[in-house]
Amino acid sequence: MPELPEVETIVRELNSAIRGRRIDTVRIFRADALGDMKPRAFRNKLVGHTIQDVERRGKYLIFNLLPVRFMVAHLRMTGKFALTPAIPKPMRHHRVWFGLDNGELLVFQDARCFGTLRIVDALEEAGQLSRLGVDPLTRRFSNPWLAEALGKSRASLKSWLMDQGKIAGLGNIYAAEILFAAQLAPERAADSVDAAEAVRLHRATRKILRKAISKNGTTISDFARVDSKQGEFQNMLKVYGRENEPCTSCRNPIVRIVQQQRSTFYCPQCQR
DNA sequence: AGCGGAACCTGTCGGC
DNA sequence: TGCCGACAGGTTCCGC
Repeated sequence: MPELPEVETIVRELNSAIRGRRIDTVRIFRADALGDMKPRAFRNKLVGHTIQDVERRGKYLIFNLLPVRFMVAHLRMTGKFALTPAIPKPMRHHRVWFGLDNGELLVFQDARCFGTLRIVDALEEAGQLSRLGVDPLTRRFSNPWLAEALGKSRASLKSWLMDQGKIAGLGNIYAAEILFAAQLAPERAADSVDAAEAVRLHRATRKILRKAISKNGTTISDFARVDSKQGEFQNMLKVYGRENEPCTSCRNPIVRIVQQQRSTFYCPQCQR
């Protein structure tokens, strides 16, 4: 489901809603997300801990707990966190209930069961995090860094942008929208991008992500915010999901191709 | 290095 | 209406 702007939206909403809440109960309805950890161990590691705050790294959510401990969550395609008043029975896709000390329930739900919840005592134990590249909203994501990093890879621009080990947080929707904004073709090799084009890509990345966050992300089929309101960025998509529709800039039809088994949408006229 | 393919599991939608 | 294949915003294997 979510890419960086959606995860950022969820993190912000969680912070305003559950910061300082203590986890009193944990109920597990389906344990797929827990990996090797047994449900009982998972529960015992959380109960009695207070949620200090929630942060984002790439597309991962990190719940910082006290006494010190971390729950590292990845929503994959369909994972969601929702906050509700206490309810008697789990809904269809509810996987884990976290009962909070104010009587509310933090619900982890996930139709496809791809999402993951890992508990570690130190973040270094969460190997996935150490493999993440630069977060595009931090100062490390600079023009010179981008130009140099692109020059070291012959991957297509689309794959390069989606490689979490390079830039952390972009997925299929935003990679497409960023390339359209930068007027670069998705099949272009990363190391074919010149200095001026790298500047365009850098600007476009920042611009699209900031805009999407300000719109609370993109709701297409199943992204839901914590409060179940929808994002608004889907109304601003220029190429994603718009095969055969006229390009907003040149009116020629948007084309869909497949790269790395994923759909890529772009305008062959505007993107070179 | 980087790509294609498959796998994880479920739901939805379009075509026949 | 029913069945079947394609597709879905992600990640991580494996093999070439």
